[in-house]
Amino acid sequence: MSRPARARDSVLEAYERLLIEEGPRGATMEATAAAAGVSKGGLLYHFASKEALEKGLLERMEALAALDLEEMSAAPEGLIAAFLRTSVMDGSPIDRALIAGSKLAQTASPLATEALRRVRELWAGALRPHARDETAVQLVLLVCDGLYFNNALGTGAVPGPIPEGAEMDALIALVERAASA
Amino acid sequence: MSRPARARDSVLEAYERLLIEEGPRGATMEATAAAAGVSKGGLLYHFASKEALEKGLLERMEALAALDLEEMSAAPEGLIAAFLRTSVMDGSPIDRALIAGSKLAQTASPLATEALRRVRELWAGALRPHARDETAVQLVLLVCDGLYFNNALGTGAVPGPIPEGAEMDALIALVERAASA
DNA sequence: GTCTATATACAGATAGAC
DNA sequence: GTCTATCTGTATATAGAC
Repeated sequence: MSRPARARDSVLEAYERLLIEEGPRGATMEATAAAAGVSKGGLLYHFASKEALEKGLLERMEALAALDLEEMSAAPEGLIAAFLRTSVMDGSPIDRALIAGSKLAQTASPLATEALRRVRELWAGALRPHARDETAVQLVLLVCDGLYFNNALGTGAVPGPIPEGAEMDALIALVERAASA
Repeated sequence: MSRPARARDSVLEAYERLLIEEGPRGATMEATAAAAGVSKGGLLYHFASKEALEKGLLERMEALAALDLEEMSAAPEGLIAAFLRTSVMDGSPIDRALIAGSKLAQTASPLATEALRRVRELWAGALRPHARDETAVQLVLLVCDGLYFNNALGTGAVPGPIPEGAEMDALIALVERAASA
């Protein structure tokens, strides 16, 4: 990850937004360039191919995931609760990056699949000391995955069955009772 | 769902397989026709457009989901266990249909999103009498979603973190302790 | 009902001017 | 570093023969 120019960032942001809102199919290089306010040629100066563009997005996603984990580790509510709560899309950079990465993974992009797997392993390692056993770690991760999955589906369509407010608090309490060390 | 010709079914099966193995991007009409052993024109006789093809797949998915729910309701292990166990891809028709439908949903296809939501509501209704409260219903569904999500990602890539054998039994036991009525 | 041939559109990528 | 213009491949869809 080199120190990027300003345009590079706005291209990545536009690509991410298109992936989330229009899906992989709508997130073409031309549409991305237009959304970022540059020309197709301008985009291709920063990302020489579609694969390079994907790679840029995924690298950013992994960097944000590492940063986010640091923040969560400091949460007073505890790590398991922090994980579940931040699995619901609140528009934070890491949430958006993960949803975009998931969309990408559905195009059978091996790069995206591997990047997501690395993030998952980062999470599993962080959760392990807070969970009572390996099954409990998997339970927390699977519920997180489920929340992300529903977020990814819900975007742009009818409002989803994603828990909010008191519902979310109850879910966190239930998972903690079941999984907490 | 009209009574289809033989070729119609093999086209849907080929489309489903391509969605699972190659992703939405590889599941083109031409590739589908080739995989089904018909010509592009032959395919277009049965499905006049890509949208018609998607609709065919999704209708089949919803029909299979209803059938599968009937079978699960008769499972001696109980409905919650049956739900979790069959959320791991075992190559059954409904599993394959759901994974294909999820892939489709990632292309921002509103048809797919709505079909999946209907299936989820069918499930929620069936689980409700077996779960201790609404939060417990959501827990089971979210873990199922998480398992499906990982299945959908894992296909064609490195083997995923999907629980198997004893791991799966432990997960089922944990979820049942937490959610069972 | 299934085929071949073809029209239309657009994606990804290149070349080279500024 | 950003642009316009253009090439090439391929996806969806149509027309019409068999």
